[in-house]
Amino acid sequence: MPTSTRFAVSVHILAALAVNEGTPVRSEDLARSASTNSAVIRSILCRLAKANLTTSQLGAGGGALLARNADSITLLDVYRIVEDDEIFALHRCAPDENCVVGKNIQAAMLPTLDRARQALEAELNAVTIANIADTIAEKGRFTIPWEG
Amino acid sequence: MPTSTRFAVSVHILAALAVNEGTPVRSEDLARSASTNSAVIRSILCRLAKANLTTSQLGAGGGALLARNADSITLLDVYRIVEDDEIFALHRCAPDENCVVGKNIQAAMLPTLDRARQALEAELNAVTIANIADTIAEKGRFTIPWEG
DNA sequence: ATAAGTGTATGTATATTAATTACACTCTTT
DNA sequence: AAAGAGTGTAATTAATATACATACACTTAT
Repeated sequence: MPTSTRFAVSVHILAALAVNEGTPVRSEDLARSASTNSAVIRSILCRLAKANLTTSQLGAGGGALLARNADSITLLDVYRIVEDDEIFALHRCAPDENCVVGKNIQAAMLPTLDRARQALEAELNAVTIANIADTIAEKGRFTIPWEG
Repeated sequence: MPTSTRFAVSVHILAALAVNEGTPVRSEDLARSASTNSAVIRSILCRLAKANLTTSQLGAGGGALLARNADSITLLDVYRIVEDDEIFALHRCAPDENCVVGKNIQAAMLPTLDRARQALEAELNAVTIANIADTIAEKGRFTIPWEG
């Protein structure tokens, strides 16, 4: 099963807020940039706000803002906030306790699955929204406008 | 979104075949052990067989068998065979090319996502079906029958 | 006071998984 | 040779999650 696109969209949102340092960005503009619907953006912003990564200014001229420094937000923070499920799913129903394999398979796998998850998380933890925003700015710097 | 249970069930199947060294195991018995349906087991066995991890003996007394040494099969092999999707999903629709963020966000994220995936895969690659089968046997050895 | 924009709810389409049933084909056993 | 066992595969169904879309009340700036 695929993982949701929420993680990618969330990083997109936060990077956009970092790039627009200080000025509020409307959910509609974020939606256009991420090729999705403003309700989807607002739903994600809701989660990010509850986790104190963003705030929103209501009313005219309002929009979303970073609530923290971009270099204090790691991709792991984002991943944990918006991704609901474990990376590895186990059996839907508990295996047969009366079978040696069924009784012990999950405990036998767990240490490996944990190490794998931790290794993945360590990489996500090493990169911040500021890093992503910088990379975007750097790449943008070399875009030649008249070629697209 | 959750990943499928196919991976866990596949490891379960292969570990069971390793434990039952040499004697064919019916899909129905595997299904009971894994608390699922025999058609689900056969569907997974079909994939494993196509990848030359297992073979099947038709007819009476038949069942599934390992086609390779259990210590030559890593969890990463299994993961790649039965898990269809990438760990990280990107935007469902391509982001807006006319926006600096939209144009560069995916390229900016990719190196990190790649490193994270590789770190996860390295851990899965370090453990074999033989390791899992050994752990199961070890745990089973200390099961006290009259207490469960 | 008005318009802008968020926060939230609701309904819908789509996709994937897994459960279930069914059946033809192959092989072993007798 | 016949019968039964078991696989390989397809089709159907139910459950679940995502993302899209629309709508509306509430809050804030102008």
